Amino acid sequence: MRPVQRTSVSDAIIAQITDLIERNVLKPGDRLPPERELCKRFQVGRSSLREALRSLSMMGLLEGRVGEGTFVCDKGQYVERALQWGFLLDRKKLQDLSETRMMLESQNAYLAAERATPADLAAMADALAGMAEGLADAGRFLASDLQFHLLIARATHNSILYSLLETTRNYLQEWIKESLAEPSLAGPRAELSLAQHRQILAALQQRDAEAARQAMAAHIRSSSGDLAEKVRG
Amino acid sequence: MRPVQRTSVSDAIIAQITDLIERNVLKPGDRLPPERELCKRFQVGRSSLREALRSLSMMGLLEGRVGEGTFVCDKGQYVERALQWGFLLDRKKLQDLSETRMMLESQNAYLAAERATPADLAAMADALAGMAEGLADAGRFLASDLQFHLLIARATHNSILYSLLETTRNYLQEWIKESLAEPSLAGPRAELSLAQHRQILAALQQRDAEAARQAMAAHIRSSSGDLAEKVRG
DNA sequence: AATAGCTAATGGTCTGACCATCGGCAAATG
DNA sequence: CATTTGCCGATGGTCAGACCATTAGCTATT
Repeated sequence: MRPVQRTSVSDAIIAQITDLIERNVLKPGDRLPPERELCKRFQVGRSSLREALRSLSMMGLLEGRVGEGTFVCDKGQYVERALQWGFLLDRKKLQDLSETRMMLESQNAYLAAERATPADLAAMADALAGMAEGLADAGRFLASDLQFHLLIARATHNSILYSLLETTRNYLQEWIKESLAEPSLAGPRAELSLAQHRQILAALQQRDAEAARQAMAAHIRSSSGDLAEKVRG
Repeated sequence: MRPVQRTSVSDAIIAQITDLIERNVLKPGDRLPPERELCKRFQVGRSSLREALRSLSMMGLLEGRVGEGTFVCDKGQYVERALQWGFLLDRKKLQDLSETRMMLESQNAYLAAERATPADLAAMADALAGMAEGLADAGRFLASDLQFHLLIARATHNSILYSLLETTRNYLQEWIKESLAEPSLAGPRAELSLAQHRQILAALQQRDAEAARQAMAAHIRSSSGDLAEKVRG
């Protein structure tokens, strides 16, 4: 004797639709039949069908638009979302998070030095110019700063690494903002930060991966110093 | 003017419940109030509530048992469910994930060399012994292999890095398993892998962080070589 | 030709009902 | 007294029908 297979209706629907997407019968951008018709085809109630569709949307496979229909997502962001959920559960440790960010940023710089396209580098230069113009405007400075780092991650052309850094930064952003808000240090720190960013970009432009990594690591270390103090305080 | 915030009822419920779990108000194993009472508390219909609960179950955060109630899962089961979507990875994503894993593993080895306790190292030695004993048993060999890598991640004493590597490995495990199943290469590859693991452990024991990183990087490179071939084929 | 208004289709939500299953309790049984 | 049996309420799972908000596309007015 063995435990009998207990299958739920929603799970069966999820399995079928997932299978269709996997076999490319349903291609990204395709529109599914209306819910009420799917109910007839699957021979199920609308509740069960909707629970299945909702779960698939949550996985990033489908997307429902009111008045239009339900569509297959073009790029499956399921892995990224899953990793983000993993993050969510033990995000309490700011120190661990900061360390993870350090690792991601420096390694991304390394990879970006090898892979950045001219367009990537140009965008970074733009962000750097934005930082320079925003020396007096903390909000704009911070925005350009963030953009610069994300552009580096984008230049790795690795969607997972980009997503991870994005998530990490999002969690740390509040503390970074507070740390930059210190009026006494704002001016000198911003200029130091700007200089470090220029150094990073220079390394990227020269395709010197190791230099890029080390420049980024030095930047994070110096800029997260008082971040660490803030945490302890 | 900017697009107005269009929030769905289910999403709001999902946000509230995930928040409760994050803040540890709802602990793993806890039982939620019955659905019909949750409807009253949230002031929503049961359809919307159930769609939210279903999505949370899909994420692995909740588990519904007929006749008993809905319970908060512990984090382990979350990863298992995420694994179910593993086969949806496309080529590019697999490549990115593999690269991310490479980065996590080597950097974890670096940190572990600095932080591993004697107990950590002893556990790794045990896992290594398990690999040696399992040279003829692919299943056991793979299990010990995985355990060794997770022990290294554990030895960083950084829960986020551990969690990330755990998730990454789980996604890749199916492919790793296939890759190891090649009968013609299984024997020599396993022995090579074992030797590389010994090298890594030696570096860790000597607290040589840079050597540990490079040994790990070399190991991943050589062991994921045919993984890459499999992806292209 | 452009715009405003109308209509049908669609996803989103709510309600009430019924079913299958589980836990616990009480009665029947030895 | 200990064990088993049968029953009952609670609960998640499913279904059917209804209403609402939004959207696209058509139509008639300007």
